[in-house]
This record gives sequence, C-alpha cells and structure tokens, in this order.
Amino acid sequence: METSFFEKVYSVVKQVPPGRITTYGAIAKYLGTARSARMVGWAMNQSHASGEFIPAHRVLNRNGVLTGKHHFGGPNVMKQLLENEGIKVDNDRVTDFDRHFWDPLKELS
DNA sequence: TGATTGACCAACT
DNA sequence: CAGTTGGCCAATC
Repeated sequence: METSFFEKVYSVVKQVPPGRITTYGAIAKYLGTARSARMVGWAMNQSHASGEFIPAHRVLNRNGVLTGKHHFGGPNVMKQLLENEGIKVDNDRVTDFDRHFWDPLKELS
C-alpha cells in the first residue's frame, strides 16, 4: 500500500513520547520534504478523523508556538494537554522548547 | 473538473 | 530589517 505523505506523518507523531514536543518542520524534514511542513499541519487537521489518537498537541511550529491551539476545540485545550504532561506553556509558547524538543531525525534516525 | 486553501518554513526582494 | 513569494500534498469549494 502506498504510504501517503500524511500517513507517514501520523506514524511519526504517534511515536512522539509523552512530555516531549516536536515541530512540523522536523517531521517534514524527517520525511524528506522540509517544504511540505504545511501538509503536516493538514495531517494534524485530519488526525482526529483518522480514527487513531494523534498527539497533535505535541506538534508545534518551529518557534515552539501553539499555532493550532484553536483546532483542539478550544484555545486552552492544547495548552492544558501540554501542561498536563509537564510542559510549561506561556503566552501560547512552550518554555524550555529546546529542552523538550524531540527530533525524529535524531530519535528515530 | 479547476481553482483555492491550509495547524508551515525558508529564501528572496 | 520587514514583507512577499514559492514550494510541497491533499482536501474542499
């Protein structure tokens, strides 16, 4: 079966460990198409319709900003989810972003 | 069926 | 230094 781009995205995002975060760009880069970061966002949008649980709240933009927070059903849902895993979020941005950053390129190699 | 958009990123002007 | 455009794939209008 031909793994579509965003099917691969789901695979990666599902492997993101709790308490860790990654970026759209990192995932796209891991898949070999850094320019397709937009598609990662698209995949997240459809993630809830995928039938599987995708920890999309662990996926942020390259600035560590909760860009898609409003897509979780509320402006504070994503923030609460992250804080629930021990990740502090301040002003829609993750504090110690580098410390919690999970790079599929390094972790999955 | 063609055109537009979309939770982004990087390069160019 | 800041604003604009290009690029990628898939879904919606």
